Amino acid sequence: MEAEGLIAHDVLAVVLRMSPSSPEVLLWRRAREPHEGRWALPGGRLGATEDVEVSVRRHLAEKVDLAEVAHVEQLSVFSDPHRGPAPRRVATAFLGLVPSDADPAVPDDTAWHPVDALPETAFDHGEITRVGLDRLRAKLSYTNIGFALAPEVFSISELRGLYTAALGHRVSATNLQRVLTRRGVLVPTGTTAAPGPSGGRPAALFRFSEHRLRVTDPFATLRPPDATRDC
Amino acid sequence: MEAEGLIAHDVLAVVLRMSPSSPEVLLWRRAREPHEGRWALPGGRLGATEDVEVSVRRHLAEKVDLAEVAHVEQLSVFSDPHRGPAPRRVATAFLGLVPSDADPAVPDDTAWHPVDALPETAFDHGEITRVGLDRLRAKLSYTNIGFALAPEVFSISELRGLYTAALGHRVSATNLQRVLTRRGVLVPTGTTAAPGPSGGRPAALFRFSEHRLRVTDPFATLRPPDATRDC
DNA sequence: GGTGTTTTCGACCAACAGGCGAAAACCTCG
DNA sequence: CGAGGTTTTCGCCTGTTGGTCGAAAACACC
Repeated sequence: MEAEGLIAHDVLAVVLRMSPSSPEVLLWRRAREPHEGRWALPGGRLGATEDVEVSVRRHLAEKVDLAEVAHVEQLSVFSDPHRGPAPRRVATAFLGLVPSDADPAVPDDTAWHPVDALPETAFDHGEITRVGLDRLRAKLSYTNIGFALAPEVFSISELRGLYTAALGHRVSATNLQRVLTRRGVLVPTGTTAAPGPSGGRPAALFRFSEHRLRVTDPFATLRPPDATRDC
Repeated sequence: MEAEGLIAHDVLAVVLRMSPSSPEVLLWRRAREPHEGRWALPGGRLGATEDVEVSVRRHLAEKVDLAEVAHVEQLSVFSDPHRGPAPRRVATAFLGLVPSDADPAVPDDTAWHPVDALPETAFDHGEITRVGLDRLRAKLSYTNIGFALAPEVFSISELRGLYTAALGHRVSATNLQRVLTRRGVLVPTGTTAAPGPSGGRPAALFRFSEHRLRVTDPFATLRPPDATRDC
């Protein structure tokens, strides 16, 4: 039992990346008990002088180059007393996103796994991964979070592929471009990409106007009356 | 310093209720150091055999009748090492909502305070309250969370008052009714209320179709293609 | 029955998302 | 150099939603 109610606090990160066809999560293979050999999310103990946001970045840096992680946000607390073998652990989970063009070096024990075919995971890490993907899917529709999945510059087709992989259903390129440009999150660079090997019209290249999460509020109904589009 | 990284974990609850004109939060006056005399959110230590959801309900029950709290959801983790005097504390904050017609009995040290005129609060509880109100405001526009603010049955005018108080700006009764009924969250009871003392047409009474939180998804853009309105 | 008050409902308008097909811009091959 | 194939882009149409306004409905009081 925990002395005087003191509890070990962990931080965990669901780091997602869109492979051409499906989302992948970064997992590492545990070398020690408990759950030796199972795959686990990056993370570790909360340190005495750091908050959870700082802590998760510190632990993440051991598994992946932090510069490649374009966005990190808090997900939820997992505290079921039976979420793992004793001693009891409470974890604050985060969502991290890596752009599709980044292929950061990872340690030998670490690898990307498609989220729809997860191996046996340690603790409740499979469930936590699911929560992370759900959060990403929700935010794709009402925020500019796509910036964290896409390369610096990209064509609409590439972006459509990323959205399709993340959402798990077809996405119309026409509609995607229109929605994102109307919200002002997408800006044309003026340049075009070289056509593919089988020809075709060269694709115009775009970039995200902002690389920090912003809610593109038309999702907010029941707006204030006059409303000259405040944020 | 925490032995071996073990840390005290607290749960806190931002319990909100809409007074006729403005949102109020439930606070209690601390009788002991630290921060003796300041106003604090309900909460306390996470127990050894409970998860945070169970724990926050247990602590909440000491300050207010749990049957009156219509909705509870996790907000965020607050873990700044300097969020309060030593020893270090990490807190999982929750949002709780009490319907406007409920006036639960509270202990002598506990009272409702308008959130736009908070007294001096303990720790970072003022900031946490702000986060709770922001969450409520966001969810009012794309969920049925109003059920947790309203009485069992109510008129559109009453509901408009609640939304106005929560959002801090005028809300059109016409639009409110249309949006909520179209989403299927509002259903007419068939009954009408007695007119007020100064006359007027008697108001039709409504109830929420569901008393559990549900996302009323038209907020989700980039829907699946065929989409015969799944949930 | 008239006046005042409150609620309700219909109509209009603007913004937005989704879909379709034609046109544009490129390739390769004959 | 023109024809056919490929990919992207753009314009148009449609249905839905949110916001607003004003008229009509339903009541109390005088």
